[in-house]
Amino acid sequence: MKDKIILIDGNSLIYRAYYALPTTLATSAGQVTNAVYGFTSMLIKLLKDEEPDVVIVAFDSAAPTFRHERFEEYKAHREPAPNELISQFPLVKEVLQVLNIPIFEMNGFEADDILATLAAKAEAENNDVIIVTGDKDALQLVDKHIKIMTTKKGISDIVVYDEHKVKERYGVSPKQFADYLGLKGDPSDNIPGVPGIGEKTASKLIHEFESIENLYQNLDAVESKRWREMLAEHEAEAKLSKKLAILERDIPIDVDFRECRLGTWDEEKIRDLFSKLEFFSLLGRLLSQERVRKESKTKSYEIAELKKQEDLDRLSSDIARSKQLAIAMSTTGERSVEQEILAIAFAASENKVYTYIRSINGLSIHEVLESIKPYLESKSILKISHDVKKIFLALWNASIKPNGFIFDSMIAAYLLNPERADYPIDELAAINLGIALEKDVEKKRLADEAIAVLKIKPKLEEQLREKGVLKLFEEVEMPLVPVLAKMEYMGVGIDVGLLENLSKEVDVFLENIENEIYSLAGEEFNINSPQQLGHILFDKLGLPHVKKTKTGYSTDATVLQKLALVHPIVEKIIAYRELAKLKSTYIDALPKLISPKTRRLHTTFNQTITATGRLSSSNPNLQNIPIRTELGQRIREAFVPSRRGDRFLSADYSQIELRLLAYYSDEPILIKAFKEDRDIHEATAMEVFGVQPEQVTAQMRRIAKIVNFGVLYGMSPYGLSDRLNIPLPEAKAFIDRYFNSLPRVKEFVHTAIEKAREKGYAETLLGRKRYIPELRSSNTNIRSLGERFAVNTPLQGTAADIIKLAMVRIDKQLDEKKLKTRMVLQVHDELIFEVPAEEIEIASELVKTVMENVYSLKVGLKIDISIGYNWKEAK
DNA sequence: CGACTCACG
DNA sequence: ACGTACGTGAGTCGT
Repeated sequence: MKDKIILIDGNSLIYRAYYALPTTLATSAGQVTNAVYGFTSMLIKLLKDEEPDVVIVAFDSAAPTFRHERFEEYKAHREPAPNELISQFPLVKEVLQVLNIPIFEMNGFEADDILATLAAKAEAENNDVIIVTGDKDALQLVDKHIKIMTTKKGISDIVVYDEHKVKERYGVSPKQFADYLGLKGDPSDNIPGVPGIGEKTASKLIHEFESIENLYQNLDAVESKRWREMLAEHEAEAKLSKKLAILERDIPIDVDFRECRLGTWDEEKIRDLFSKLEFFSLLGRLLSQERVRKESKTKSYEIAELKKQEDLDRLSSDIARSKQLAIAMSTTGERSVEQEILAIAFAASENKVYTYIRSINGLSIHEVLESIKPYLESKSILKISHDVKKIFLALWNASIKPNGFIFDSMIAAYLLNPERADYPIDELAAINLGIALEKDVEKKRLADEAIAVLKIKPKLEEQLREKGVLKLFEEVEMPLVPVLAKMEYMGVGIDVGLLENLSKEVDVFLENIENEIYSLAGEEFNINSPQQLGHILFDKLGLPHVKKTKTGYSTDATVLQKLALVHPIVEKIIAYRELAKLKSTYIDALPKLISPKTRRLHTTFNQTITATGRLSSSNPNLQNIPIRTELGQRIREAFVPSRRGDRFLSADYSQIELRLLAYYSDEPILIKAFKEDRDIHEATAMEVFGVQPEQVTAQMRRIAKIVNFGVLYGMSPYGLSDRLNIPLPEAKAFIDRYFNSLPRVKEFVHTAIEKAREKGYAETLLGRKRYIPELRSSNTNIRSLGERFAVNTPLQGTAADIIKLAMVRIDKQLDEKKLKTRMVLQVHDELIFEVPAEEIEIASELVKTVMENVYSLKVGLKIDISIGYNWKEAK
């Protein structure tokens, strides 16, 4: 029987992957995994796309090969592989082992020769062969039933060579390929070839003369005198090179391809290994393959469609009995307020799921929800889901007031490793349960998801407990979910008319500046294009270049600032940039995002994005509304409470991260300054410059401020010299001076790094963890990056913990006191409320008290509150 | 889709 | 020799 056989050159692929992918790909424990990742990813793709019957991977042997014996220069100039690559070979072999893919290695032979021999045998037995390698020498093996798959660049750009393709690309047949290499040489293997003869000439000569031997017998027939001489002079090299290039097709290997066929997989082992490597998405991809699905047992639960009242009754009694309910939902709608349920699945137990799809089932969604409303609203029925906030929003839209949602698997996964880009339930299910979720059929997909979250809860809970983040999960993150949902749902008011007028006003300014810029430049160009702008400034006007980017000249704000005095066009460009940015990003963009339903702006607060524990905001991002410039202020005027007469109340933590620095470092100077409620940057300046308060100049304070913030970010001399625009040695000296004045801060920086290195993660006051594999990198830059994470994360992360806790408590109190005040925005250290006039006093007091007392620090927490009719005034 | 730039804390 | 301040999201350009 004819099999499809894939033969892989392990060494070649691992090298490719290692150099194509960043070495920052590593496990939390610091093991670099980029090559294993790339290799495994490619392997999974092959299994899926090619559906082979047999896969075999060959590796080079550690011992010298016959090629070394014949030619001592062979591969002589090759750099030794870095340790970070070497350490990945055993891991790749582990991956192959758990997938039951045979590995071939032979003393004295290279992977290439093993592949050549296996390919020859396989073809002789009438099988189809694909050889996967990055090395070109393998092209000599191409035959009717043997193809070569190779990567062009990186690992994703793939070419498959058959006989025709080899001819087309190299101008010679596969059988002539060794001859071709013999002439051309192969620098990567240090095969000399004939000097002066490159790709083009080699191809031409072999095409004409068929082989190296024939070429030398008819050397006189070679047209070019130069080539004739070169060939004559290097005959020995050419012939040796050919020999080196020829792959051995009959090395002594015993193989029975039938015994090598892909077998069943031990999912448990695969899961363990992929967990160890932290290949979450790869595991998902692997387990969702058709091959696995075919072999896996049929679903172990029953699906019941909700079609009649009796079905609903049965569901109700199941919920009442089990007291728990997992929910999976698919929704439609752009914004939070517009979420509508398309389909829903309920699982009260692991062996039965009830599904409802709006467009199919007989009942209306309203009937379904009405029927189980009591359970959705009951605090004693424990609800479990993935992305609970979305469910809250959808249920509110359906007039249900959900309660008792105690477990969100998305948030649990985030707390277990906040560095990941996303937390798809498919991957969580693959990794924790070894289940592949259905992808295509919606009913089955949602049913699978409901079962998965139900089953996954105890597993994730256990991991949260082990890592010491269960309390944070239960007392901060989960209670925060409905608070955020409420803020999104409430939205914030926008005065559209004001923005429209502003837009026209800015247009006039922009047009004037544009024309001034064109006339100063002597031509029209796209000012928004950094490339074109760079051309004008540096090529045409000949301004000095300060900084470059990967692709050309940098034209960013710091560069323009430095050039402002050199040429009058620069200040115009600075002004243009500000206006154009604010207009396109805010003035014109915000009105478009207003919900037609509520006429308000509804952001999305993302709870699982940042590595430090902060929230993020998107669609629109309301955490980066301008404030610094005049025009920015005018944009803030357009943010207004939606109810006439209400005010905006803004409450922000004063210098929270520096207070946390004082707390963590226990530095008496900082603590004293904060306790006395002094200007912290001025106090720092006094200390560092050794002067009295009245002697602190604006300049000194400015510098102290930059350095204070520098510490929060894990300051380096380079960064500081850049920021302060002073030479490196001065920056170094200044840091020393700073640390001498505030020795405990120096100690804090040191301990923070040391602790993170020992534990493998940085930690906040409430126990939030961020893994920092960068600390174990052999690359200094990456390691330094890790050190800055280690310093910054406890500060930024603890500030995030604190304000989140405050939000939960404020929301609770507003609710208990039945106040109409509504929390609408959070901007990292600031909370914004819409407050009815009659509640101003009580709300201010409540907010301030909760925020200040939410966590007890030696230095205390200070809140600034201000109130106004719009966001600009409330500041 | 990546690079660049820039808005915020 | 090298060269980054920490954390985000969005608009624009150009391949």
